[in-house]
Amino acid sequence: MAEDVTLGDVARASGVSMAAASRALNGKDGVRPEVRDRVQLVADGLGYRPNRAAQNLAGGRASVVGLLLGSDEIRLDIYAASLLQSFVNVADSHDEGLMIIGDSASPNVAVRNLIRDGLIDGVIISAVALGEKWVEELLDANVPTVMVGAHPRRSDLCVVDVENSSSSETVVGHMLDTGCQRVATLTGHLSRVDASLRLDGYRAAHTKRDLTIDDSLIFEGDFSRAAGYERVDEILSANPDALFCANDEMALGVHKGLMERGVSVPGEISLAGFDRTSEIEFAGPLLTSIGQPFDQLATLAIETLSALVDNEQPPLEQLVTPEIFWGETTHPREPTPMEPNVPPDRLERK
Amino acid sequence: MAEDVTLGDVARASGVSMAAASRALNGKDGVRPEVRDRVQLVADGLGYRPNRAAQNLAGGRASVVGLLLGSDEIRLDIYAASLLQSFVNVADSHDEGLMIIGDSASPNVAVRNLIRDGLIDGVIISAVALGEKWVEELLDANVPTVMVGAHPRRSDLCVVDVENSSSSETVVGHMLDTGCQRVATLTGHLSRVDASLRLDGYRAAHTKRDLTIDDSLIFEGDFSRAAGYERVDEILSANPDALFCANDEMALGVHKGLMERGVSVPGEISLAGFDRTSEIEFAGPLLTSIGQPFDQLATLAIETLSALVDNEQPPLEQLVTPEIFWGETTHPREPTPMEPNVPPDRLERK
DNA sequence: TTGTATGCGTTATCAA
DNA sequence: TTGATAACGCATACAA
Repeated sequence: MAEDVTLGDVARASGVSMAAASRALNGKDGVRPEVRDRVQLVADGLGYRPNRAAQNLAGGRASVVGLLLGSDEIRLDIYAASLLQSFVNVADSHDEGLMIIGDSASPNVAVRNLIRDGLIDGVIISAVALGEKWVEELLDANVPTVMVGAHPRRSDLCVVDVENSSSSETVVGHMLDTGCQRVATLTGHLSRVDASLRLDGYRAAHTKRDLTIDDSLIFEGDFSRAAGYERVDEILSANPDALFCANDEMALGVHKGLMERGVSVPGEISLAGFDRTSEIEFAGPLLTSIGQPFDQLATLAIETLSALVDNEQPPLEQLVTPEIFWGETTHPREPTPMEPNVPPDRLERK
Repeated sequence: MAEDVTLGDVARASGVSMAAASRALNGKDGVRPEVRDRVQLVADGLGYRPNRAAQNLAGGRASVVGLLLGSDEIRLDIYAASLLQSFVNVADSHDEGLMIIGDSASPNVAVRNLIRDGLIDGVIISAVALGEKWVEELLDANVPTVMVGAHPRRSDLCVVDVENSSSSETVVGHMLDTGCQRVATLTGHLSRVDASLRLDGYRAAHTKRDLTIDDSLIFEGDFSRAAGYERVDEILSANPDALFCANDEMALGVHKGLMERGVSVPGEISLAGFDRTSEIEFAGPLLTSIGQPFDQLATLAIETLSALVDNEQPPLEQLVTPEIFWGETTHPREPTPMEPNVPPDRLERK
């Protein structure tokens, strides 16, 4: 293992003071470009890496972000696992550490401690964790925070999210435009912002076409596969010819139920979901779905948190536009050259 | 947010020097019990928390462990996700930070940097990541390392694992003892130690009953659900009346294939898996399976790594005994009062 | 534009 | 058993 080379070594080798070297390396001004380049070169040559603990202690930052996903979501929730995976990759490429924060006895204390201990600079909280009561307390602790997915009540928090409403509107609109007369929707818990926004999109697709909304076609679910499966009969009794589910999990549950009942998709019922997580599933249907831009969300979240830590004023809300995958569970659409379909890109299994 | 109280504050309030306070709090000797107690009390009262960055800088440890799971496993591999979940919980209760290390451009460099940066004390590597070529380089870098699941060639590394062989033997033995004449097995990649140990158990169950082993009943798979599904015909052509799969994923794949062919389980074929991860699955079979003791593995791994960092000599190999869940895919067994079945404990979906 | 000096919070070394 | 004091590696106010 290479010996540790310190800032002092770099400074000496460059023939400047530590202060100058520090400024040069950190992009602060007050240093001649020529010197800056030289120091940078020497540092690279020596393989210099700043000691984060020292940086942190000296008033800098920890360069580590905390990620809060909820108690058991990593294992149970494909969305959470996918998001985490993206955070792992993005954090790495941003040279940030990523610390996963779990659901301890008193996690709000845990997080505050992490901050005070100087281990992390701030936290990124996924909306899937918002059920946890302690998250609420945490939000008052004044730690730099970025939400992935909006918080139902706190509008003062920076939030990064996918364009829930308009993308849902596009998909539902497509159903309506391809001959479906009775488009139903199975929502998430409507206490969640994303769930309610996706329902808004469903509604907007109708109103913009001067169609009245039949409330008996709206079913409130809970984002779980079981919810989809168990409510198939109830949904069928409303006699729909299309169903927009607020996530893929529910769509898969519904699909299973429909298959068991011999209902053809999309022949008798068109089906679409959200998240595009179902492709991990083995041998499932090629579900039409709105693809969560996980990498973009993670990138935005990390960069926003970074700005927050630096006392900048990042935008309160940043939405990213998802790509819609038109699968085989909805009627085909006219492909336009400007807006080609996203290729299946079915995941390889190891 | 409570003001940061430093060691100096504690020392002053206790009427001792910082040095004494430090010793007292760290359990070093050379301090009167009476003083130790007083300092401890004062520290608690003030809500003192040591600054990890400072501790680290002063030659202590980072109190953060790195976890290496491979490039895309969190999202794709239920085993990896479950393990991660346990690590999150265990790390928290051990007051250790948990940093997830991803698959960057040059991850071996990344990890070494993390160590040099003072961000982590060592790494825990899951065997699922061992496919990655760079892990090999990393292992030579002399960073404190604990493996979860053995490494095929490096016997010098501390390893924590489940009892693969004997538990497999028990399950296969049960199949043989409940009337099965031709017990087949679908293994993992036999380059992996756990896969080959589970096969050893399969063999041992036979030899201990003076049964010859029919190699045509042994199929090498790759731990993927697809492998199970796709090889159903091949397996069936060997005419087995039982199948032991080296993990639940493959077992689920096989089960799906068997259902499609109208083969009854366990009527015509008994089926068992390993890991007990299938219960997350919605509406799958109650698969007989060997339950990975995820929490115990995580606990052992973290404590072993901690010992390693402290220059102690933890045991090179630590095996934990799994609990076997006898589901509905194998023939019933005589329940003995001494060894009751593990209750189903089917997971709730949110 | 540069260098000097100080401090961040802790542990470790050494006298006392 | 204690308590000054010197590291640890870096950033920054301040002086030059």
